[in-house]
Amino acid sequence: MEKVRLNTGKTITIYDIAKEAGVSASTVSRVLTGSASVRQEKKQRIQEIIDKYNFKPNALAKGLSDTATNTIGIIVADVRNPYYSALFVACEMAAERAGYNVALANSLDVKEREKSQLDIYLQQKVDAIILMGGRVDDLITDDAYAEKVRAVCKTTPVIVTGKLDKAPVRSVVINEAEAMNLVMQHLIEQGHEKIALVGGEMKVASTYYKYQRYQEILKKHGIEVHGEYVVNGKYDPDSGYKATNKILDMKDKPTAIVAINDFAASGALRSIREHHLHVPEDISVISFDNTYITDLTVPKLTSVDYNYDNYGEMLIQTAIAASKGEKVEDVQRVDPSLVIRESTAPCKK
Amino acid sequence: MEKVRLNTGKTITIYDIAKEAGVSASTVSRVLTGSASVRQEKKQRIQEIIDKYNFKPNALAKGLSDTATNTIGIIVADVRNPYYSALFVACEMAAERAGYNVALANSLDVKEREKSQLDIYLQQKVDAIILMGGRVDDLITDDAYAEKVRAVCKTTPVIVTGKLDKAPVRSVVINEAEAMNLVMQHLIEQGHEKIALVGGEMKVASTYYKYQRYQEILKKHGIEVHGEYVVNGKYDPDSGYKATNKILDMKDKPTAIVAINDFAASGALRSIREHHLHVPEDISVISFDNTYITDLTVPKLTSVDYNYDNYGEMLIQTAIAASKGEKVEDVQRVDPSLVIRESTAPCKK
DNA sequence: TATAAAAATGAAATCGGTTTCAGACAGTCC
DNA sequence: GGACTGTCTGAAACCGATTTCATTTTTATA
Repeated sequence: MEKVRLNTGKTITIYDIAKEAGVSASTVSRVLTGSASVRQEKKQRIQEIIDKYNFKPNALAKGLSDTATNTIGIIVADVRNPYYSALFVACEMAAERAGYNVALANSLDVKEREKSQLDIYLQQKVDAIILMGGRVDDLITDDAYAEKVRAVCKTTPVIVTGKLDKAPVRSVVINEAEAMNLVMQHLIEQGHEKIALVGGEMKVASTYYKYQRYQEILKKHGIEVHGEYVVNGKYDPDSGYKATNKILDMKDKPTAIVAINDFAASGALRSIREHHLHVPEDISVISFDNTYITDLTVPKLTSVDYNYDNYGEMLIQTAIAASKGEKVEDVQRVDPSLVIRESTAPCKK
Repeated sequence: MEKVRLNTGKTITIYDIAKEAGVSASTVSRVLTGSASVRQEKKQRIQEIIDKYNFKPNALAKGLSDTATNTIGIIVADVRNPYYSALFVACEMAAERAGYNVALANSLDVKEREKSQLDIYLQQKVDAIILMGGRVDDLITDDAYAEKVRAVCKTTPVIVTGKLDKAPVRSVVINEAEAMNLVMQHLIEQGHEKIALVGGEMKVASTYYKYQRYQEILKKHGIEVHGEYVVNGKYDPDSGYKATNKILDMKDKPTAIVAINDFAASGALRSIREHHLHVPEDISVISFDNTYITDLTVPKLTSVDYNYDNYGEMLIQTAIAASKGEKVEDVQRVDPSLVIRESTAPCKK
């Protein structure tokens, strides 16, 4: 005898559908998943009842028996940062196209929070986890943290943005060197040689790689690397402001400023304005991320775009492939492009 | 005889813990939930094994048997908008304090997307849904849509930001009238009488209520309402820019501009600058939302703050209470406050 | 010490799906 | 007409927890 379920609650289940259609739950399930063939006539009758009630199978029950939730967990440092929100939305769209859901959590750059979020995703049985920014760099410096991530990887694939040779995870990274190439090429073509670098911390991989390339390119063009032109800091407007203040107080001022991101660039613009200089006439400003901030500033910022749609698509596809146990490249690269707006111009001699 | 589960997969379950501790799964569950008493000695032994494996119970199974997932689903129009991201993060923090998780989805202002996301949350058995912005206004104009939301409400409580008398849901709203009070009082105190309103659509409730108050206050102060000073539009920089262009091309220019949000205000600043006027010397600019954009512009924007932490807390607490079937006020209000920065100054006579 | 009350525990049912397994039925072939 | 194949279908097991219910063990009371 088939198990009899009592229809206590009002939420309708596969058993209710089965009962009304006069078939077993198995058959309804077959119609839902399309996993096996069901007589055309029955199939249609069942489908009608499903539609009539707008029945949607309980995702918890499905996940429990499937061991696949069709959900990808994403952890970002802070979704209030437009870089992350742009990337998250791109991932959400890509996931939707692939029939997946995404979940979002902010680590706020707090390691403990990130660890506990990893545990939560494990409990929720997400199919894969994408770790954006956040404490990625600690993967090589913090053994306990790396151990944690390694443990997570045993059961759930983890994809990281930002490359780290020794990290125990797969990654999709921006080609930072190429990003800096674009910036420097644009400036040098316009005759700039005195080029300053504003904001960013060397311990952050993406910043470090940019800095490396900056030096290489200057050398390649026979331009002396002026140590004082590199002023590190954080990634917010105030950092960009202070760093630029320092630079503009120098006697031999640069003719162009490369900011680590659009936030820092906005601070640079403020500083420049307070020094009664004009952008781009007196000094060019260029930055990375191409967030909507580039559109808010006066003048509008020239910035490096990471092609978020494409980036999100790669992240999600990689995550899905990994969750299915398919072979996935350890490191994949996304190529940036330059969006020229109003903040850069030829160098006045 | 107790059911014997075979330990095929490597993910460890409550049965594995039970086996190793030499007790039944029921007892382990009691330790996990603390729902019933377990002999101290056993309790400790079980806890040690749980810790040893860092065992975390499967959230899907738990949710299936509990019928409570401790998750609140949030739908925003677009998390790339700093207003929503600020509110989302505030909700996430509030949820964390209450021992809940949050889920996030973007409707991108597409009704179909919002509907299907509601279905997904229903499938995932979230305990409550918070609907932010998006298509809230359609609740009174679009019957099919209202019907959909009403259907959702039958099984899962829905909390909405933005008040609508006829909406079939509970809401936590900003006191828009008070927000406009703060703005107008600040301007009028500084001697402004020619006050323009830039951006926003009247069909959006939050804008409509602001506009109503704007008129009331002007009348109360015996200031003539100058119809041309109200230029509606969208909520982005370009809209603010165009609207302000229109206003500054008038012969009798206003001395203050109230922008519908910080985005629109940034566009207003650009327009003013291109008209070779100065903020705040020639014209004051003030806006709503107090997002980080206020810190990026030159000069920094005076803006109305909605106290996101408090707002998020109220939303989450309301959602939790509703999910437990507790009685909840139909409409709750959040009071705003004014943050004065550099963009407003006394009116020059 | 006998007895009633309280505490601790395990077996089994349950949540809502999917999937395996075996049987029923229909059609094909010789 | 009997054996064989292939298509459909339902019962039952399973996913991994919680919880009820009945039973056993302890503790408290007389």
